Amino acid sequence: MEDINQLVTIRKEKLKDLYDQGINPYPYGFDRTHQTGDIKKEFDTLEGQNVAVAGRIMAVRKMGKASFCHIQDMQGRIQLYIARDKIGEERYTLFKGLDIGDFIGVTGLVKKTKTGEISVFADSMTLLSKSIRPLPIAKEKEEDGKKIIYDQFSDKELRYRQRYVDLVVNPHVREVFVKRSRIITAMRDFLNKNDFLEVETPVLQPIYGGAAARPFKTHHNALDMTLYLRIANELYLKRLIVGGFDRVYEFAKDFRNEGIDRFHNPEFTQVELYAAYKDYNWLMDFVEQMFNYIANEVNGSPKIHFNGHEIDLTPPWPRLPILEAIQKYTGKDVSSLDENVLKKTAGELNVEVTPDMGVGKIVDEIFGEYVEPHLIQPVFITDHPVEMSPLAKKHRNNPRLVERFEPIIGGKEIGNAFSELNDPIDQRARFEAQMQLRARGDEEAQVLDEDFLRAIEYGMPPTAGLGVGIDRLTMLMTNQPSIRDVLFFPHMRPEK
RNA sequence: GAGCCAGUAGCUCAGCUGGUAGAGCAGCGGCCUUUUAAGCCGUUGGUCCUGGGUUCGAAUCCCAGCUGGCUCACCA
Repeated sequence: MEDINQLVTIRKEKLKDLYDQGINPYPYGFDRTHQTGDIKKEFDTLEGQNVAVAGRIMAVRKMGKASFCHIQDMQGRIQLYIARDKIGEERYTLFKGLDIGDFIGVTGLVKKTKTGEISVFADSMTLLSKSIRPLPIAKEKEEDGKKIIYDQFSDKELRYRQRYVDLVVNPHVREVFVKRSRIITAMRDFLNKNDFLEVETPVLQPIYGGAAARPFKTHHNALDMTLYLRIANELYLKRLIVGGFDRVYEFAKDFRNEGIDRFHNPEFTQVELYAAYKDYNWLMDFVEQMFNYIANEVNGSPKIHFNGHEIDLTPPWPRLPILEAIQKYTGKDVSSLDENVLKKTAGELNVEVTPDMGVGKIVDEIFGEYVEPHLIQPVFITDHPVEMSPLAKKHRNNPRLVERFEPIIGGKEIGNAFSELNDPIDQRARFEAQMQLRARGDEEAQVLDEDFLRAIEYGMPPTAGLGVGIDRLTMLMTNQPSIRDVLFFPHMRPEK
């Protein structure tokens, strides 16, 4: 690619000048003693002390014989005062040739400037890395306590494609991803404290299963066989329950070959966990506690702000069977689960129904249209029709339902759980029903997994299982409107 | 897949009902030892998304396309 960019050309010339002066613009390291945030936090003890800091130059105010600049590290920014008489003429000339985006290391005294800003007054300065491509640098001004940002790097496409730039110049973006990491850490802590074992299972699977979705297909050359990228890890984790690991979980990258929108990315992260000897009632208690724990760890409060709502995750959350929920929000009684009644009801509600849709699907449509958007505060929607849930155990009081729940927060389901089906005869029948759907053209119907059936034929204890979408949970906890805002590198079309 | 919106300098944008392309910031040169959107003086920089059409003349109007964003649909 020809570089028509004059700015890059100029910087490359600067690089050459540096080499000519015997300066290595890419040295091997720098011994820093403090990060920027620590200096600000511990200013009272550090004032007048010598420190060494390093970071990227983000703003600069140059004057004839002294300059100010801000450098940025992982914790934030700090101002440096660079005076010619302090660091020497040669170094000062070097500094004046530097650009926003360059990395430097500085040693010096911690002091406040006349205007009260904590700063490092440099007595030495080292160039740590020369940047040859200009950053789209934003400038900020505070006015009446409000931050006005100029020339913000805001083009969404560029932000997603060049996330490295986004992270450098948009500090709030970094916070989202720090929180994402904390959410996962908190969840892992909570699970470990509750005797769960973190495990890993195959991403490349000869038979995909555990969810209703189309897979990505690939090929293993040496074995000359088709493999699928997993759409879920459910069936493998349950094999481990069979094997005697009573509590397991995995943070899994799953892959689904489907559309992309603000709730869906082709690869996404899901935690699945399984607990032997427990049912879905126990698991609802557990989920409430876990979410409450995470919110407290990450945000310091069980209350979160999402999309203009304040949402309180404090347990207990209401539990509402899906059929009752539909009755409550539409006034229609669909508890008969009669297909004709359901189709008529859907018609009255202007919910589009196609001939191939069964009972479960129609219920799901009505629910999605009339109920789900209203469920802002956390609620467990329970006891779905059996047709939609081939891996869930039948409800102890009603064989047309399963013991399943979905935690719904902010008008969106962010998980799915059930009392796991461990009856091998029933499981085989459910798979066969799915295969019939598949034969009729439902590409998302689940595939019969003979090895999984063999496993549970050996016997699987009663088990409760849960999947939680980490991306959606992060959206919720960080108040982000799109999955692309909680993925470092969301899927994009090829560039150009 | 449908609707709406957008594409002009490295970034953020202006450019009306057609008259030969602008600002701020960044960059470059100069001045400047407490600045913080530092300031002052000077200055470089453009396939106006692409291709057609209308016109004496198109960034601007028309048509087609490309790319992207948002919304809806699809999608656990």
